[in-house]
Amino acid sequence: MSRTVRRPEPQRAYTRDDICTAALALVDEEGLEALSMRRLGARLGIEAMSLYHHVRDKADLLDALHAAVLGKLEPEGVKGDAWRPLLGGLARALRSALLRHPNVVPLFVQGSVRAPEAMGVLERVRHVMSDAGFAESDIVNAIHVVGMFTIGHVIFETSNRDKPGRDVTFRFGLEALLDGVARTGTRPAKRTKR
Amino acid sequence: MSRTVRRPEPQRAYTRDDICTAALALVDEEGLEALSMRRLGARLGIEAMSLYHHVRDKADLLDALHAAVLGKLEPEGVKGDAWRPLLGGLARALRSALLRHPNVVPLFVQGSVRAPEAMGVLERVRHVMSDAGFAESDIVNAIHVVGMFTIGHVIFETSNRDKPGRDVTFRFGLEALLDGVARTGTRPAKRTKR
DNA sequence: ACCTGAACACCGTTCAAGT
DNA sequence: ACCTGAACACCGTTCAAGT
Repeated sequence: MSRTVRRPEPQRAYTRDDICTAALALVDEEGLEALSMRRLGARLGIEAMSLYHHVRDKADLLDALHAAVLGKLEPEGVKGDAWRPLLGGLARALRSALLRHPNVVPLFVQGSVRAPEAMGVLERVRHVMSDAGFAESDIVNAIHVVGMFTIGHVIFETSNRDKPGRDVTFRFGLEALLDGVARTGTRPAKRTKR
Repeated sequence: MSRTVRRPEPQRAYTRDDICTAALALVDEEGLEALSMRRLGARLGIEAMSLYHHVRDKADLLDALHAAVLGKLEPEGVKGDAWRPLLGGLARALRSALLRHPNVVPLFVQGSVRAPEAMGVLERVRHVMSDAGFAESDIVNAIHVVGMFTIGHVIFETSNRDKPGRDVTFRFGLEALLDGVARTGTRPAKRTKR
């Protein structure tokens, strides 16, 4: 109701990052369907068409948003380089990031996870699991399945907001999946100590 | 390119089911974003505003679509009343239904699964698992997690359409989850033979 | 009861024009 | 280089009017 009115301040050049940050804030506050070029422009004190100088499309803007949420994703509570806490920690970090911006989550439904920001951690997981003796295809499967489950779970826990404390369900499902992953990696480890 | 032109045929009263079927066909053919009241009306040889007589909102239309996909969901390959093939079969049936209408899947992201059409089977699962000695909360968790995973998986396999044959990943994840579910049901069964 | 047409308040995007 | 304004082709939805 008390929609804060922002003064125009048409000052000087915005960066792509600026408009991405503003877009994320807009979506956080008012939801994904509130994000229109016109409203985003208004929030920045700029005309909607000016945005097209920093962003090719609306799709491009959504991609940037996607990356902004996934960016700097760091596994939670990881010590050492055992694959299980690493993959589990990554899933928990992903869940935290998504829960911090629940309105953006639907974006993860359509597009693939091609944000380069998240590729770094994934590479590390791949490496560690490979060292632990997992087959390449099993590694891809594991990352796939854990990621899907995490996104799916966040979607569910944020849409059914009547039932809080979905942490148990998440841990439960995640551990079940990790057990399944562990069962595929029965071959002896390469040379690592554990 | 060869967009088939439909003749108007403004004949007589459409039912809610008619427009729901037409909407589903439209989405199947041209995607979710092609579904507008105006285009749906045109496809039926009717004015857009006439639709509001059978449907309260666009949201209402989407709900009907949701239910149409979920409707008559029957567990796949189920014999007997053991909980595991039942829950697994339900997940596979859900996946099949979603894969039959991949363009509708994003709808499952937002709204909760409150389509009464699907409640029947869920009730049966609940009953069987209860008989098998599962705690009520574990049953809710299990259904929750399996449903989430299935939807998440379909989302993933339909968006990354470069990689076919995601059946393995699905079976893998599903079995892992069912293993996890089984581990929670350690209390003795009530009176059933298995 | 059902359908229509005009109208309102929005969209994304193009394009020629301004500085 | 960056921003603007008008314009185009769309939206969902309301409402008074037709039969």
